[in-house]
Formats: sequence, structure tokens, C-alpha cells
Amino acid sequence: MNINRPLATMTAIAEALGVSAATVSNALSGKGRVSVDLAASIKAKAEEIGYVPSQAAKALRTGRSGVIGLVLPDISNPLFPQIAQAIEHAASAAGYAVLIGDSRGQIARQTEAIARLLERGVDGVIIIPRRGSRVVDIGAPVAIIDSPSTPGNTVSADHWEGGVQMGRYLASLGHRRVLLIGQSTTSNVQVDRLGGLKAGLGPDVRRETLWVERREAEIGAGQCLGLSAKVAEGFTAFAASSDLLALRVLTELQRSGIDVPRQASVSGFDDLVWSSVVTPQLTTMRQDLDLIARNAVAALGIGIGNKDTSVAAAPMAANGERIAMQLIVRQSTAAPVAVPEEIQKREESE
Amino acid sequence: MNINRPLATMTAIAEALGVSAATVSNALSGKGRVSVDLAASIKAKAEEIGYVPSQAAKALRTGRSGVIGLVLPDISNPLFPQIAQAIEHAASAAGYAVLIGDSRGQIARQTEAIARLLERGVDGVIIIPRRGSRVVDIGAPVAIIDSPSTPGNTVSADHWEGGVQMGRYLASLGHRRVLLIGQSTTSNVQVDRLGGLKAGLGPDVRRETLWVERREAEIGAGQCLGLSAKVAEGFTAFAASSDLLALRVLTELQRSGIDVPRQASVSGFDDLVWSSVVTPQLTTMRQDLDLIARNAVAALGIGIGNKDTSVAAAPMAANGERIAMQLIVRQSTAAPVAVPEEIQKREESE
DNA sequence: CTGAAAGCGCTTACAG
DNA sequence: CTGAAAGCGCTTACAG
Repeated sequence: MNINRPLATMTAIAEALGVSAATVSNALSGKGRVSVDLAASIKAKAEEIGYVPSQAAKALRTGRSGVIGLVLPDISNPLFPQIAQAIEHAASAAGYAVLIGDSRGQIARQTEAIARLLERGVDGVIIIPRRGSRVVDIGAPVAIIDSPSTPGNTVSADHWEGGVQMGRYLASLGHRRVLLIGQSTTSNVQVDRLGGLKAGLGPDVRRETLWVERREAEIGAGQCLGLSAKVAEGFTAFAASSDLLALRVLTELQRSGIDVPRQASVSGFDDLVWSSVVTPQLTTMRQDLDLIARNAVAALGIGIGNKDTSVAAAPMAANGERIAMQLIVRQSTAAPVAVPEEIQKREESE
Repeated sequence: MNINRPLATMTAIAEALGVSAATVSNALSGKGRVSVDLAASIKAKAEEIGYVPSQAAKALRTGRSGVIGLVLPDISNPLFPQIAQAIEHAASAAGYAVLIGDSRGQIARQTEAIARLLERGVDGVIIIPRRGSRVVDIGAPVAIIDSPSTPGNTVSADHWEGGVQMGRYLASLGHRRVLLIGQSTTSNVQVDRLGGLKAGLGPDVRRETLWVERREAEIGAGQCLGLSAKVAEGFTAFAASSDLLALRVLTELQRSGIDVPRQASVSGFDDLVWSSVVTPQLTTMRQDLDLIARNAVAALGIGIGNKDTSVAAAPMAANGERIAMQLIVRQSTAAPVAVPEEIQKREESE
């Protein structure tokens, strides 16, 4: 805010009403040490002159800024918008604003990003680390959203159980040969998801795991993963550890002339915005990001009595709790069908 | 930050060194009214005790928070991560932190989001409005990133010229029948892009425009757009107003058994993260978001002398300037080939 | 129920 | 070159 806001202070209200600033403060904060009538006229006056409290003064006085930092080292994470929205919403409901902590695309700069936020006086930090990077103690409340397998994790989706759900679903469809596809073995989230998938598929299903990062080290980045050969080998389902990967799988299969889901089912995780935009729409597992965000904010162990909105009591999970994921069945998965080797002619889609 | 940070204040430094707080302030702010020696020892002491300036006190005193707000009403905008990163980077270089302004997914709540930021004492707001929503005067510096066609726009990519580039490129490939695909006619950005496309394609190219929102009003959301019929009609290129739309087009075509780019070229706009992940990789137009962000921050008309980093002078555009877009040619576009009516057998891709 | 006073940590004229 | 003083707008014991 700029320098000029001379009239809209507590002092201004106090003078206009011939009372003390302390009384104005008490009336406005609603702590009830003021007579009902006086409080009412103070509030009316505040409204009238367009009073906006000075966060700076409040912060200086109370030692709390009312701001939390959100650190998302991997900005290319396509989940970013949903996460940011969920955190902002939960924070706002708890009386907090959210500062962006960016590590300039470099995961290594995570610590640096946190330091910058701390300099800004944030009351706490929510971190969504990437690839198992450890978060050191920073002398301020921290909540970490990662994977239950990550030490220090505060709250997260139950990625393993999500994998189990997806695995069971694919098995129930009748798939007996499934390719599991992950990006990187260093991601606890992905390892959990694939681990759960294996458990959910059960012992009767043959499966194989493809780690894209590893494969690309051999064939080069962005190259074809050789998925159509897998179809030829008899794989009927491709379960990816993320929608991003599932998209890659889906388009590569389609490009090779393979019909999804008729010849091959494809599934992902996360329910990204475009997951229902592609054809066929992607079957996926959704995280309850709102609940995760609320828990993360609550885990910061604070709670400014917020002014206007009385937030409905939201369910809270204990520290470290795993939030269930939700299976979203769409068109990219179906029961496997026996398909002749030569590519079957598809009916006109319209 | 929490209440306890008793030692790391200017007063603490002053006492430790037997000087006044004013001198410490002058030394640390580097305004040079302090002898070199004293300044050095003050800085050393600050370092030693881990001094972190209180933003709250500074804000209260100077009337400026050093924080700007970023309002992105359409959080489902897949460009969000790149934009947020670019703005944070530019703001940080100018000495600012960035507060997230969320309108809870509802475009109508844009004004509300701005108000919340203002209450937080931001020094200015950067807004990326959606679908031509007008931004009213808010009594604080504002920069709007939208489309040159939008009244009040501060800086943006030159979407029209980007369209021209793409149109020329497609025409140069030999396409003579092109389907232009936009989401909504109420988006100035999309209207500009398609307008530029038409201009770039030139008079020799037959084209038709498909507005998805309008079409979906008839056929229902998420339905097939009937693109394969267009291929049958002789359209050889599909130019979408965004990568998200292009993804939809690509997968629908592929699902219908159409080979991209052999039978149909597909292009988008924005170079989203997954654009190079799909097969075939998407030809697209990239915005220089870093430059746009720098201009937006600069347009706020402020500039805190920032502490450590001396940012290299960055090129600045005048108010309202249009930033050139960059054509990224990838695999989804190619010269059209005559294809027999019956779907041509594709070679194995591996 | 209401008010006077102190103080959060900084910066900025103003003296010296 | 250095310091004493005031004040940014608020909240919080403490009196009355």
C-alpha cells in the first residue's frame, strides 16, 4: 500500500468518536471488553471511513506476519495449480496469506527459497519437496507434503493405497499382463504408487516395470518408449505413476496405431486438468488436495482467529496421516479383448 | 517468524558495538553516511549474530511492504506454473516477494481476490484476467497481462503476430485447407491468435473456424468434435488457439486412427510442459514469459533497491508493448501428403 | 467498561 | 561522520 492512507487508522476512528485507540482495537478485534453499543458505533465508523488494518503494524506488534510460504521446488509439476489453489484456500480460511517460494526450477535451490521466505517473516512454510530431497530444520514451523515413505512427511495422499486401488481395478477388468511405468526411482511418491499397484494387481497378474528416466539414459530423452512392442508381447494394460506419463503413453500408443482402450488400457495418477480433455479420457487416481492442504496448514500449529469467515470445522488428520485417494474411471481403461495381430479396422467415430 | 528473535535486531548490533541504531541502519542500507571502517564492522557483527531485518518494521516505517500480489483468476490455466515462476523471478530481482491471489476458481471473484491482497498491504498487483473481465481501478499500482486488444492491458505477448507466424508456417508447408480451433470467442487472446492465423495463412488458403465452447453447447461437453470428418473433407491442418486444445485435437484425431502429422498437422500455442512429452511432440508458439513478467513488474512503477543481487539491466518494453512470440517447430506438423481414402497402413514405429 | 502508556524494529530528517 | 528523537499503527498488560 502506498504512503497515503491517512484517515483509515484506528487513531482516526478513535478521534472521530472521542474514544481511545485501545478501545477501538478491542472493539474491532471483538474480544468483548467493550460495551455493545460502543463496539457497534466503532465498527460503523470503521466501515464508514473504509478502515483497513495495517498488517505491518500488527505484525510488528504481535511478532506474527499472518503469512505462510509455499515452496514447490519442481515448478514443472503439473499439479502446481491445484496445489497452489488448495493451499491458498486452506490458508486463507485459517487467516493466512500465501507467499510463493520459488527455487528457480532448480531443485537444489530449495533451501535458498526457504531462506528467502523466512527473511520475509513468514510464520511457517509448507514444502512439497521433490525426489526425496531432505528438508533441514529451519527454525520455523514446517509442513511437508510428500509421501508417507518420506521421513518428516507431515501429510500426504496415500499413494500406496491409491496404487492398490488402481491395481485391483485393472485386475478386476481382467488384465493379466500389465506394464507399470514410472519416471524416476528416486521419487518416493512414484515408488509408492507402483508398489501399491503391484500389491493390488495380485499374484496372478504378470507385470513388468519400466522406469522412463533409466530407459532414456540409454535411448535418449524424448524418444519412443517402444510401447507397441509391449502390446505385441501381450501387455494389455499400461499403468503410469502420473497423468503426465500416462499422456505420454497414451499418445505413443495411439501414434503406433494402437486403439486405447480396446487394445491397451492406460491409467495415470493425479487427475490433472487435461486428463478429461484427451480422447479417450484418462482413468486416474485423484488426491484430495483440499483436505491435504487443510491438514498441512493445521500442522503448522497456528491459527489466527480470522476476521469474517467462520470456517466450517473441517476434518483433520493426525500428523503423518495418509489421505485416501479416489479412483476416477474414465474411457482409457476397459476389459482386454483378444485382438487379431493385424490392426483392426476401427469404426468411424461419427 | 515467531516471537523469539531477541538478539538479531539493529539495536542488538548497536549495543554490541557501542553505536547508535541509526548508524547501524545507515551502514546496513549502504547509503554511505558511515565511515568505511565502522560500516565494515557493523556488517561483520550483523553477519555474526545472524541479523535478519524485520520486514514488518520496515514496512510500517516506510509504508511499503515489498510485496506484490499475483492474481490469476483462472487457476486451471495450465500456464500457471510458468507464469508464477516468471513473475516470482522478476519480482524477486526487483526486491519483491509475491503473494498468491486466488479467486477460488470463480472468475467473478477476481475483485474479491484483489481486495484481499490489498488488505495484506501489497504495493501493487499483477493481474492475468480471463475472458476480457474488466479490472476496475483499485487505488494501487496494477499491471495487466492479457492481450493487446484488451483495454488496460499493460504488457503481453503479441498473440496476433504469433498467429501470423504460425499461419505463414502452415501455408509454407503447403496446407491449403486449415481448420482453426478456438475455445471461446470471449477470450481476446484466442480471438487475436485466430485472427493472426487467418492473416498469416493468406488468401489462398481455405479455412474454417471451430469454436469449441459454441459447439459443445450443441453436442454436450467433452464430446467428440468430429475432427475425422474434417480430415475426410480435405482439411490437412488443425491450428488450435492453445496447447490444451491442440492436445484434445491430437488425441481425438489419433483415436480416430488418423496419423499425425502424415494425414493431419496439429499446432498449438503456449508450449506447455507436456507439449514435448506427447507423441508426436507438438508444434507450438512460445511466449517469452520472463520478459513479460519483467515488464509487468517494472510497469508497477516501483523498484526497491534490492539488497544483494545486482540484476543485469533487462530489456524493458513500453507500456502496452507486445512481446514477440517464438515458433517452436516439432513433430506434429508436416507437409500435407495425398492419402488414399482408406486408412493407410502405418509402418511399425520401432 | 474504558484509557494512558509502553513498545514491537525500523528509518528519516535534524543536529552536532 | 555519528547520534538523539520522533513516529509508522497496532496490541497488550495494567490501572482506574
